[in-house]
Amino acid sequence: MAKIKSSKHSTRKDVIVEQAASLFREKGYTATSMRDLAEKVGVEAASLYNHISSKAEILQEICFTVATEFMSNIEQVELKPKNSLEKVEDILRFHIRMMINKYETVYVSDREWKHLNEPYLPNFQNQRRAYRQRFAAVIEEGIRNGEIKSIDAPTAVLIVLHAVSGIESWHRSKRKIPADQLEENMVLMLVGGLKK
Amino acid sequence: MAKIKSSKHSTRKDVIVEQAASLFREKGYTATSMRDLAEKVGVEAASLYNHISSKAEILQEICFTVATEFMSNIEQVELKPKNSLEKVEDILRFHIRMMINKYETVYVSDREWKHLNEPYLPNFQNQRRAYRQRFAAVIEEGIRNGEIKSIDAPTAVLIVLHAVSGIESWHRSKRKIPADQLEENMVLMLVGGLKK
DNA sequence: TAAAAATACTAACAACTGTTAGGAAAATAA
DNA sequence: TTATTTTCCTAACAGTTGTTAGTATTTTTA
Repeated sequence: MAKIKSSKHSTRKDVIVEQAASLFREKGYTATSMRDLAEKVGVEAASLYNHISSKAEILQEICFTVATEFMSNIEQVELKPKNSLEKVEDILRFHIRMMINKYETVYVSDREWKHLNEPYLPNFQNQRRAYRQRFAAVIEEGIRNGEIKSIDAPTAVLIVLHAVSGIESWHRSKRKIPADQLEENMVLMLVGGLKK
Repeated sequence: MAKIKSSKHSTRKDVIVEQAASLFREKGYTATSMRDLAEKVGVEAASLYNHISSKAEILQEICFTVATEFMSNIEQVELKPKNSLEKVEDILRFHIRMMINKYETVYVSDREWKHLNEPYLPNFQNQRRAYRQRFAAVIEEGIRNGEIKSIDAPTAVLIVLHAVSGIESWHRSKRKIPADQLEENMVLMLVGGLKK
């Protein structure tokens, strides 16, 4: 009967995780029931368990996929032959584009990770902390270089990361400015706020 | 028997709402059960209903108290004989201090309002939108004055508001810089990012 | 101290939660 | 086509949810 659609490049599991991300973003992880998800996917709740092992697993999938993507990006940026402020801008732009293009997953990873179970929760928190420290290190380098104004680097990281998450409001707003303008405005204000 | 503590200036209801805010902040509204709350308050779940009418009412209380506080602040700031950038700074500092001192309530209002019921949800959204528009108007005035760089005002508002919500990470972090330094750093970066 | 009001308790409800068992139907492989 | 594997279904489970009813106990008022 009603069968989950799947193409060559997205397994049934992928479809479930994607729809789950959409619901988790909209209602939150806890407020989303497996029956909600099943309905969205077009299937009975029990059928989901042929493709995933638990609700928790879906959240893990979302959070760690996103975390890995950000981590591998910052590693690449660190290696570039650019000065620090340019690196900061590159990282920032990556965040903005991720938040624009992979809105649901990135947002869920950011807001719902608290509901991860052991041992995934501490694991995720470690990755998160490590990422922020690397980001802060780039900023500190820029301060030493004299490119970036003297500022508490962890605070600057916190500002940038949270500011970007505001793109959620942009997505939900009726009259949106174009995505590329959003990006330029954010870079203008945030990089501008760091520049000496 | 075990009775809810209450002083002259905080009713039993206030105590419940305050503890609820703490739990909602920690675990989220949906993931917090009335039995969790009862335990924290030191009472059986049913007893809570002598003071509140529903779980939903607690969230309403939190969200609208905070919203009103911000709204009345911006009204005062608008009347001050200051230039636009100074007004922006005043509003920003108020947000920062609220987020530092009334952490739990402000954070919950910001993150959990989606779980408000009709007719409170649309009501809250309207207040929120109105607030942001007033904030944006101050920025636009500053752009016309030539005090603030040419930027999309709604985007700037979005950046500022979300950046401030990052103070949650500051609260949870082990080695915090002092609150006043946090404030100065945030102002330095965000107002700096707006200044022409 | 007695009466009234406020606050607590226990017990229970219906609805909903994530998940499993077992079997039917559909898709794929032989 | 037939055999096998994949996917779906219905039914049910044990636990949790917010909330109410009815009653006992404590606090406040008179």
